[in-house]
Amino acid sequence: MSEDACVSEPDLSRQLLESHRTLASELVAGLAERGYDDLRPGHAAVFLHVDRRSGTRLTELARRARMTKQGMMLVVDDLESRGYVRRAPDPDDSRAKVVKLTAHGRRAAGETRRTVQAIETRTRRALGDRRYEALREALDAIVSSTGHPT
Amino acid sequence: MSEDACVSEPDLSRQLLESHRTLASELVAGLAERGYDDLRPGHAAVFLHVDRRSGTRLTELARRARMTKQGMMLVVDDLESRGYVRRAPDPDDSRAKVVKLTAHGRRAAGETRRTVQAIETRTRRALGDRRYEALREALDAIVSSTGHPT
DNA sequence: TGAGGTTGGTCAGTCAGGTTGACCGTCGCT
DNA sequence: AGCGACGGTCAACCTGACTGACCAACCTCA
Repeated sequence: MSEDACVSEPDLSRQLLESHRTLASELVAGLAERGYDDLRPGHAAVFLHVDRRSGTRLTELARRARMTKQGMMLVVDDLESRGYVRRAPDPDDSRAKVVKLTAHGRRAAGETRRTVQAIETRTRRALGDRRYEALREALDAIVSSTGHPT
Repeated sequence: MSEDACVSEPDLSRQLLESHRTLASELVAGLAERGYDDLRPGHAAVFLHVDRRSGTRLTELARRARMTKQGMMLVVDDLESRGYVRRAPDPDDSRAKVVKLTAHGRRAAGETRRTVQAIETRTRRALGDRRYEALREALDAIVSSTGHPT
């Protein structure tokens, strides 16, 4: 009994990863349609979390996006090299720098937010409110269960 | 209006990725507890899909795990180098090889399946049946919507 | 029976999205 | 003035893949 691998659906973890990748692909596709073909899903972490006017410190960005500052630095480096953001010295703290959107970056951030919003709205419609809310709650619960016991 | 990045919850794609990572970490932790500290989450793709007795071809494994044969090969290479599987020639087709579990691999596969099962059961309990089912359905819908229009 | 397309496996190169560890300089408190 | 905490950076590595090219064996059918 139960000798062979005849799983109708893959394991949950795999399904989560695939879902992530599906949405990530939709994001790059959406951004490419809007004229930004050099943006990767990871860039959204900055665009969704940076303060549009004042800019935001790297570590604060990392905290908001729930990743390490080193990880965030890679993303910011990349965006800077593409002209979407620049690093300005923080007048209040000479250790710190503030990541600010350039004009190009402000447009991209707007498109990114709209694209993300569009994807989530589309997903909500496809799933129905009930399942969408349950999905959100479930993911919240999974992440906070063992993820970061803050 | 809506000037700053004051998102209460991260975007859905990010949440999916984090959930995946949470469960993946639980898997490696569970396997380590059971004495397998050299197994990565990706290895589960083989253990969950290989036929325990007869073994399974690489391309078939890849198909079941929904990845490319090249990707699957990396995983199988790794498992082979650790002594969990071996490649045997397929008597029916001299192009093909069959990936078979070694005795060590059979034990590991059992533990992997049990660990995955335990994690999913624990998740189901934590979420409640309703949300768990909704989660599964939602992920299914997301993946099949744009993922692989078969 | 042999030409041509399909399939199984492999090699090489690349990518995304991070991680940990070490280090340096500045901040701020005592 | 001393010292730990914090902000940023560099380097190395990891996971989980992907695409493209290639070869040999297989299958079909004219």
